[in-house]
Amino acid sequence: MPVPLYQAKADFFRTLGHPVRVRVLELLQHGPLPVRDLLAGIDVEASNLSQQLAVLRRAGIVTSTREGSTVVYALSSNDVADLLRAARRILTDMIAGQGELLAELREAEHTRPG
Amino acid sequence: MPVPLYQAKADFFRTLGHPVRVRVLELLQHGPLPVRDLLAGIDVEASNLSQQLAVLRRAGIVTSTREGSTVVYALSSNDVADLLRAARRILTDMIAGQGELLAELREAEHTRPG
DNA sequence: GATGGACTTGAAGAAGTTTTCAATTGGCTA
DNA sequence: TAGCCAATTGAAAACTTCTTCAAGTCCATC
Repeated sequence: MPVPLYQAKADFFRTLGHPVRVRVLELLQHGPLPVRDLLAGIDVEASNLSQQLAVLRRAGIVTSTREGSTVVYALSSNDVADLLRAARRILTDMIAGQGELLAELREAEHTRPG
Repeated sequence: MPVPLYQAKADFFRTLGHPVRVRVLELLQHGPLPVRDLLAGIDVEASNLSQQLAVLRRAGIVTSTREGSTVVYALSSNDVADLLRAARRILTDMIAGQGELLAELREAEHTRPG
């Protein structure tokens, strides 16, 4: 019996639910990078980054290969970029929606009932 | 100063990172539903479902409207369906990748080096 | 205005995640 | 092979989220 798909999805989303991990995936969208470069692009301690990379590796979302004395990370699936794009669209929508709500509220101040 | 986008994305993914919440979004993909119907489609206590619905509401991912004595939930953005589709693609890829890995391992048993 | 059904809330303990730091591994070069 | 740099690991403390249960609100109907 396989893990139900909604459970697998939940685990997957939970894995993405950390700012450092999202940042790593954004940086890897354009191609593989050594840890050194990830470290340069994210404001975090090396050991903390390693912990977060381990979470992504265990989930199978990224792969790592040693090249001499450095380690290079890459996305396991190119679809990760699609997912991040979809997330951006939703967040943009939601923020726009909040903007409208705010505008309505402001308007209500001028046209209050009573 | 806005919340950085990667932080907003992480919060958003964390919000999706629970099996009941994923199931709710899947059920709402085809249109709004009353709590009663969500409850019928998810194996969870009413009060637990309410807690999870509250998480989705606070995050702005769903909206609720009271209709008489029942409460109806709906997705705030239609893009949520795209996101779930992208997640399904990635998971399918990853499982297929694992299948290949497994096949390679099995093959290695027959052609072992030495 | 009392009763019942539908849903939500508050709060407390259990369970899980994150951060941090010291210790460790692997590879390169003197 | 000693020393160094890059990255990882293990473990404990701090923090967050999840589950559960009792109590609460809101509406409809009697």
